[in-house]
Order: sequence, then structure tokens, then C-alpha cells
Amino acid sequence: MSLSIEYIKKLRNSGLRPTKQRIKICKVLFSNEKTFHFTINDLVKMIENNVDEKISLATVYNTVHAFKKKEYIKEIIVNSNLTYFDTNTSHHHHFFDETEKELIDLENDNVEPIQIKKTIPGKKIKSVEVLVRVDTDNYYQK
Amino acid sequence: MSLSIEYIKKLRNSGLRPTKQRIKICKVLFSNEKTFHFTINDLVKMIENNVDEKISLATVYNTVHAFKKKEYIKEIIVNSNLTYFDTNTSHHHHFFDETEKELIDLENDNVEPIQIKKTIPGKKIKSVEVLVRVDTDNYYQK
DNA sequence: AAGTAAATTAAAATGATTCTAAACTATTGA
DNA sequence: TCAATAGTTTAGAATCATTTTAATTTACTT
Repeated sequence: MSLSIEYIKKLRNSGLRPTKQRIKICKVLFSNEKTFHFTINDLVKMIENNVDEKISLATVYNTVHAFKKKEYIKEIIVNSNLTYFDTNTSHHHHFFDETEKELIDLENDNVEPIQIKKTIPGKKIKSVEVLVRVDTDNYYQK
Repeated sequence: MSLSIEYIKKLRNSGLRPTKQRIKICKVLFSNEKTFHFTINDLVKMIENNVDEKISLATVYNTVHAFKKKEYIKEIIVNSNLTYFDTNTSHHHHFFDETEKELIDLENDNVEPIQIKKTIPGKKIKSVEVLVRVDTDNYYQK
């Protein structure tokens, strides 16, 4: 399959051995036209749905960490009890729907560039993340 | 002690029974002139340093949750493996020093107001949080 | 002061994540 | 082509922050 060849190249180019588990996870994560958000649990289910052979949970964690390090995916911090990842690695921000427990992209065009006027001596900025928490706007619950 | 009376009022006013554990934790959190950031672990240590009687870990968690709900403190999400709280409940943002694992306040004056141009039908914005991750600016590690 | 609802507690349970160490596999170079 | 080896996968155990449990204690109401 030609996709596999793409992923094998991708993996090799970034110094990761193209194992069948990693290729499989690449397919699950990157074969979609659209980028998306997922938790480890979501990913495990997606893998199960594409079953031919199971991938151990430890490998799923290892792979997600490896992919994050190689910037195939980004980690989005929302909660202290649930870790989200994003297959969209371009610079952008997020809404977090507190009701649905779901992330929604907030494209850069939709936020003015964030100007930080304060500096910390000896420190440099690594990232600026905006998280907009939203909730069901229930007229009757006012 | 007059502080205790203040805290008893504060607790009663917000519908929390003024138990000696809660008064104690109020003292630890709110007797300082300056606001500060803390983890549960930090708080437990601060309580231990003010020992007269220990407070069980479950109570520390319960109290922190109750205080968060009553908006005595705010939770700051930084990491999926560590929960930070802030005794400064006014609207402001944060730096997170990845080296020191430490939060630093970023006063509102130091960030232009964040304009979010996108809306989500049926959802209303609850909060807009900016987290600026910083790191040691090591000239030699370039 | 008695009744009861709320709070505290130690200890057990939970659950996401990480670790371990043994088995397996991709890569290299002879 | 094949052996050596370094990297990867795995099941299951361990970890660790947090939550739950259920019994005891305390604050509040009447």
C-alpha cells in the first residue's frame, strides 16, 4: 500500500524505525483529510476498529510520546485528568467545550496576535497558548 | 485571634462551615500579603510547618475543592501530571517556567485584551486563559 | 442538650501513566 | 545472506495523584 511507504519514509526521515505498530498508528492518525483531537483512549479505540492485530497499551503510549517529540502531533493541556492530542501541529489555539469535553480549533485568524509585554530575565518564550473555555449557553439556566 | 474571626466570617458568608481545618487552611493560604501559586503537595507541607494538629490528605483535597468552588482560589492548568492553584483569583494570565516548574503571574496590563472572532453556536465563553511557556535562555545550548 | 446534617479521617480503591525485563525485530556491515 | 546489536514491543506490575468509603466526629438547629 502506497500510504505505508509514505509513513515508512516519514518515520525513517525523523529517525524512528518504521515498525508495523508505528505505521499502523500513522495510518490511524494521518490518513484523514481533516486533523482532529484525541485522547489515548480514543486512539486505542480507533486502533481496535482497524483491527488486524492488537497494539499493546504501552506501545500506544510510547508511540504517542515519540510522535509528540518528533512533532507529528501536539499535546493540548486542558485538564489535569485527561490528556488531549492534536494532529494539527500548526500554530493555533483552542476552544474547550466543558459540556462535551471536546476541543475545537481556533484558527490563528480568529485571534489577534498575542503581545506579551512582560519579560522574565534569563528566560525565553517557548509558546503562547490560548484556551477558551465554553459551555452550553442555556437561556433557562441563567 | 482576630484573623480566625475574619476567616470564620468568610467561610460562613459563602456557606461553608468554619471547621478548624478550614480556618487553618485559610490562614495558610490567605494570611500572606502576596498571592502565590501552590500544588496540593506544597499546601500539605505548608500545613505541616504550621503544625499543631495534622489535617488528613483527604481533607486537604476536599478543602481545596470547596475553596475553588467558592472562588477563594483558582486552578491553573499547566500539565497533565500536576495541578497548580493560585490564591490570586483576579483575571490574569501566567508564565510557566518549564525548567523551574513554576508559575509566574502575567498581569492583565501585560497582555493586550484577547479578541476571539470565532463563536460557537449555542456556546458561551466562560474564560480565556493564556499560558506562556518559558525556558532557560541558555546561550550555549543554541 | 439532643438530633441531624455536614465534615473529617484512615485506609482502600481508582485510573491514567510509567516501568520492567523478557521476547522480538529492524538495521548494519562482514 | 546472516549474525550481531541496538531499538522496539509486550504483558503485567508498579506508581502516584486523586477519589471513594464508611465510620467517627463536629457544627448547627430547635
